[in-house]
Order: sequence, then C-alpha cells, then structure tokens
Amino acid sequence: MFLSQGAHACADRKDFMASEYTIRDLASEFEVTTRTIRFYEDQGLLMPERRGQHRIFSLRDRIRLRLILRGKRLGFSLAEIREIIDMYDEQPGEVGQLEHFLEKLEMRRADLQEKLNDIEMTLSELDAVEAVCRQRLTDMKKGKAAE
Amino acid sequence: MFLSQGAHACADRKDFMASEYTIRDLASEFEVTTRTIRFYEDQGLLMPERRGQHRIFSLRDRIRLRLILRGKRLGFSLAEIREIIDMYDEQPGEVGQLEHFLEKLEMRRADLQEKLNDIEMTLSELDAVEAVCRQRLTDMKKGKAAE
DNA sequence: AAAACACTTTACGTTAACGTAAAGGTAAAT
DNA sequence: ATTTACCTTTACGTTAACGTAAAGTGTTTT
Repeated sequence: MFLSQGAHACADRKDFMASEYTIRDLASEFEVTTRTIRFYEDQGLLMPERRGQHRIFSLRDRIRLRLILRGKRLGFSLAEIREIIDMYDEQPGEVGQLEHFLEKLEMRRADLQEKLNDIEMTLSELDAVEAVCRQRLTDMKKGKAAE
Repeated sequence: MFLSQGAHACADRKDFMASEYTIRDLASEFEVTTRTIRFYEDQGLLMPERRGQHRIFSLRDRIRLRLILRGKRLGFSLAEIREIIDMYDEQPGEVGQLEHFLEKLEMRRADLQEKLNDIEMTLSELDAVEAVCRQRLTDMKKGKAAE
C-alpha cells in the first residue's frame, strides 16, 4: 500500500494527502461503501486514475463525490446529478451551445426553486403542528397541576 | 358511474365536487397514474371509502396526495412521507408521547433544514457558473464584433 | 342486446441504486 | 514463507416504487 492504510503511517503523508485519496479514504470520510464509489465511477461520475491496479482519487473526485451526495440528499437521480455537476466543468465553447447551456441552467434553477418552495411550505406546516402540540402540552400540564 | 365521467355531466356536480373525487379525478389533477394512487392506498397513505366496488376519495385524501407528491419531489421515501404526514393528524394524547412527538418533529425539521442548506449552496454555485458563462458569452460576442 | 366505458383485483415485469458474496492480485508484517 | 490487509473484477441478489397486462364487474350509451 502507499496511501492511508495504517493508523501510524500518517505523519509523512500529510504533504500530498490533500490531493490524493484511496477509495477507503473517501468511503470513510463520506460514510458510503466502496461499492457505492465504484458504482459512481462506473456511471461516469468519478474518474480516478489508476496506479497499478488501484484507484487513486483526486481532489476533483472528492469534490464531485460531495456534490453527488448532496444531490442525492435532494432527491435527484444519478442521471440528473450527472447533468448538474457536469455543468460545473463543461462550459461549451460555441455561442449557440452557450445559450443552450444557459437554458439548461435556468431549468435546473427552476427545479431547485420548486424544491425550495416545497421545503419552506413543509417547514411552516411543521411549525404550525408544533405550536398546536406545545399548546396542548402546556394545557395538559396545567390541568394536571390543577387537580 | 356517479362522479366525474363525461364532459357534459358536470353542471349538477359542482355542489359536492369539492369533497368527493374518483380515482381518475385525482390522477388527472396531479398527473399520476391510477396505479400510483392505488399503490399509495396499499401503503396506507390514502384511505378512500368504498361505494359499491369503487373508491371515493375525500378532500382529506386529496390533501394527503398533494403532501405525498411534495414529499416525493423532496426525495423522501414513502416511509418517510408516511411519518411526516401522519404527524399532521396524529397528535398523541399522553404527555410522554407528546414529548417524544416533539423530538420527532425536531428531527424532521433538521432534515428539512439540511436540504434547504443543500439547495441554497447549489443555487449559489449555479449563480457562479452562470456568471462565468454570461461573461464568456459577452466576451465572445465582443470578439466577434471586433473582427 | 351489445358495445363502450370506467372501475376493480391479481399478478408478474421493470428500473435505479446499490448490497453481497466469490475469487483473485499485491504488498507489508510476522 | 505465509499470514494479513487492502485492493481488484465479476456477477448475481435486493428493495422501492411503480408499470403493465389480463381478466372480471357494473353502468351507460347505442
């Protein structure tokens, strides 16, 4: 092995640990299985280089993984996530493509905006539920104190 | 049939159409299949009454369906959605249960808050991408105008 | 009376996103 | 030298959330 493997072999690794990671480094950091990471590579979402037979993940892969998991938390499919995070790197060169790109951006923005509205509605509804709940709680405690 | 089925049989239906719906009414309104609605009933998320062999959905069912679909847009599983919308009706009677209920509420709130943060990060990143993109676009048009 | 229509149940099929062995390579520690 | 540790590929299994017939029931239109 050559990257993080033991608990005591970390000292002289710090200089380049900021840019290279084993599959286990990332799996531990983000609390996913190695299977998941390999699956994401298979889907073209991560592109680690190979050193011998092993995968070496770059800082860019790590950032992408973070974006993937964020997208998952928001309920996007991996296909949608690919579309989104590819926009971070893509940046087409032609004017026509660029304009089409801006349209896609706008659609994603609208999608996210809808989710944001959904969340805010849910949050305010939970506020209402909580208010009713706390009211009943104090009522019950008062009733108990009265008897 | 007795509820919405033809295009011309609507006139004398309006008085009680606000509180009763066929499966097709809801499917059309929310753009889901009847299969989906039956599946949600099967999962205990909707509880239509039966009139003869047919399902009759109440206003409460309709509201629940709206909540279900909102939950889905936010990436919640049906199990999570059940937990959430059950909180709208549940409201336990015991003090201990009520306190536990408030804890669950708090967890849901934290979950939603995380999603909200995720969305806002993504939105601001898309802002940045768009800014770069628009900059390049004007640059390219300037370059084209110069030659 | 027959055809068309809307609904029903039952049941097998499908897709995404992994889980879970199984079988093997290579390097470090014993 | 062999055990241990970590990685690899290959491949079948699993779950959620429906899709998709197939076959039947009851009304309503023709």
